Amino acid sequence: MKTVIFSFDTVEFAKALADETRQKIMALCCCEWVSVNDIVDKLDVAQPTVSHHLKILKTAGLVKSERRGKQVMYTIDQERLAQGCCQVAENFAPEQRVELRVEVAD
Amino acid sequence: MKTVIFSFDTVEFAKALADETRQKIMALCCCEWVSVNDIVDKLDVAQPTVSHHLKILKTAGLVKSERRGKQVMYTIDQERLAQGCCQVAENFAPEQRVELRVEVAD
DNA sequence: TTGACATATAGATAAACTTCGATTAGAATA
DNA sequence: TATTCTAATCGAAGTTTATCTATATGTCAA
Repeated sequence: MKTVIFSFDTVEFAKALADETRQKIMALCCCEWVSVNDIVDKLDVAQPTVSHHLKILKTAGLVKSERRGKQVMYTIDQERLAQGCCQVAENFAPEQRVELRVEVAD
Repeated sequence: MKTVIFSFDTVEFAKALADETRQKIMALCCCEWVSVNDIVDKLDVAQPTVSHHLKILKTAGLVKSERRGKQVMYTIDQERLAQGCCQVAENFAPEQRVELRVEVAD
């Protein structure tokens, strides 16, 4: 019997990652919450384009969002992203040992 | 000072992964060497399509190839694939600890 | 409730991508 | 060398994707 801890569509995962603008957006909302306008200000793309990319990232589970007043804040779902990376490695490089190390209480 | 052990274009990496047919091909040539025809026989796609995808995977460094007589054999470059996964995790989920464990002689 | 601000959606266009059939190129064999 | 087998390249068709402008939706403040 095999216990599956998380399930991941690795094609959708890779497609979400597979765009330069999206990776720039991800870099901006990594480790902090940023608004859509924050991203628009820092990248040379129109606001609807940013919203479009955020939707793709959200659907793929790579970012989380939260409304704060008028703004909607986004940040990377790092746990899920790390799981996706591990799953890809497990699927296609099982002889390598890519692992997600987790802190465990005593 | 920061020592970079390997460099990786994570956009090219993700793009190479971002197709269902390519992931099927990768699953087939994971842990073994397979010819182009082996892949064509197992998937429902034409031979030129398989060659096309193999070229993309090769360019991205995700597969290695080797001619054996009339055939060209392909297999996944697992080390490079694992490195790509780790790099993506490092870039976008630095607070998680995705690591490539390596065996070291005493 | 009206106006201003922030974000999402709709629709259009252009570029990129996947796929195929036809053909070419490379390698072994008769 | 001619033939056969295997894989790569070419060119076209259809689909998907990224991007924009215009517009709609949602939220707060006056």
